[in-house]
Amino acid sequence: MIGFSILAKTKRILKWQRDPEGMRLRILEAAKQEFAAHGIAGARVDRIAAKAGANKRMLYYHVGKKDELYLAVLEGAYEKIRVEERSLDLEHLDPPKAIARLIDFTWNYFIRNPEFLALLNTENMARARYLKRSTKVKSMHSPFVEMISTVVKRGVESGDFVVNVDPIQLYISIAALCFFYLSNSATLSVIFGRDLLSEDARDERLEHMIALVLAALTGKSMAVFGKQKAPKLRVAAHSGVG
Amino acid sequence: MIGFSILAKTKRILKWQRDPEGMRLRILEAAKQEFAAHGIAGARVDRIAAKAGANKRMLYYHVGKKDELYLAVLEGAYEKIRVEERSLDLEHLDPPKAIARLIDFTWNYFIRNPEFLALLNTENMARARYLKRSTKVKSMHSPFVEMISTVVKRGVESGDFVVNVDPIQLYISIAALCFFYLSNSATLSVIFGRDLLSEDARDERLEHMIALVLAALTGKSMAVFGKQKAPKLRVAAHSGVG
DNA sequence: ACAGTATTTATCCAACGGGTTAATTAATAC
DNA sequence: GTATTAATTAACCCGTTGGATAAATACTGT
Repeated sequence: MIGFSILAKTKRILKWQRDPEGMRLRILEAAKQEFAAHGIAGARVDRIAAKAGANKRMLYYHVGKKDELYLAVLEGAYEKIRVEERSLDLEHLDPPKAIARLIDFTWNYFIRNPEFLALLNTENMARARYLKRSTKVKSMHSPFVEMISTVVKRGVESGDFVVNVDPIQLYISIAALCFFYLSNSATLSVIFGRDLLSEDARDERLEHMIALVLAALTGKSMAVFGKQKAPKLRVAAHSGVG
Repeated sequence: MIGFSILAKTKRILKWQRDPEGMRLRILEAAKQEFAAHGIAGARVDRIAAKAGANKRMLYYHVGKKDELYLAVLEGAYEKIRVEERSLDLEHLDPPKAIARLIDFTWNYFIRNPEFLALLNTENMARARYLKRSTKVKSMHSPFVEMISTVVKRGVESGDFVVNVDPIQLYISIAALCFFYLSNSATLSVIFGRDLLSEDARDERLEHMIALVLAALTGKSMAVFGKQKAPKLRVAAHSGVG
């Protein structure tokens, strides 16, 4: 690496330095951006190299060919979200708050990691061909299903929840509400003729989703939902805003 | 066109016939399949030609270059769903039934037209670059927002609905619940280790979605939702099953 | 200081893929 | 029947792109 665009005469200074781990990380990061932005077929190996400040040969040396690069990126993406998911503690919250927090986390994670959405879409267009091949990802179970399961159980027992929903269905539904809105915001914004990613629009959406799910679970709906803008009920957004 | 793989000696029979309109349709259909399966960058012009039983030159003659081919496909896809949407009559149904029917339609349309989902994903990966360019699509408004608006109004007046939800948010949420499940079924199936597209799984999902939304709107949730399999409540599936 | 290895650079190339050009043939009009 | 136009075929062009090969340079241990 080391992009000395300024020519330094001294041989000593011109010389590049070694940094295998750093290089590998930069390559994977660049690849993530590239695959997320262009999909597998649209991704360009040369662009990845350029973005990583590396020579193209480095990709093959440190990771592998295009396929393998993509798989590494995909696995990294799953790894990352699983780690963050595990850090979410819903046990000590009362059931409605726990669900709200779950939605809030999912929403903000997606907002903070738009490449993750793109990668999932790409992988689904490939009919999960790479995911199937990856024992690594298959072994990384999301803790959310289990978390939801216990929260729902507690909610039913305490009388907070009036229904006994299948945790997997609920998990998918929450992901769906967040994912679709963000993943399809480009086309939806055109169709509706307004910016769905503005701060206000996003706040409104989060409110709507929480109200919708909680209303369904508790039976007690807050009179009007999704329309007005109440004071932000930021339910413990996660650390970084990256 | 006319793929005589069998060699017919007679000159008369060997000769190709003209069929501009048919050719154009076959090209667009082939292109739809190709773009849906591989995205824009992954699509191969030669494959489209082959699938259409045409010469590559025909694509350029009848439609245009790759870009234009894609845009034509996208516009066709929107046109098609808008037409079907308009054929849906929710006016004479009582509000809960109307919402259920709306969900049912959306769900089944997506199942019958998987390419539509793929095209939308592709277009969103392109940040709606083509949609923005298309005055055609932008002029084709979905009647659903208006329909939902009146249904919700009626529901609130009749007392069926206890909340006054923003119709656009509800529209997006319903689309989200259906879209995400189907669009991401490949990866979700791997993650959960079971086939989410089996007949049973699909029925279960439809039930869950309807129960979820209606519970939120009416405040009256059916005791257990999403878990058991009640007798199919097929709410007037649309004609073809694609 | 030097040998050996790990990392990085500098070129190269064969296949692919989108798009074009020119020739051929069917329908249509006269 | 013949000229004209519309549709279709066949062949080619050329920039792009993934991947490979070989050479150079920085570290490491001795």
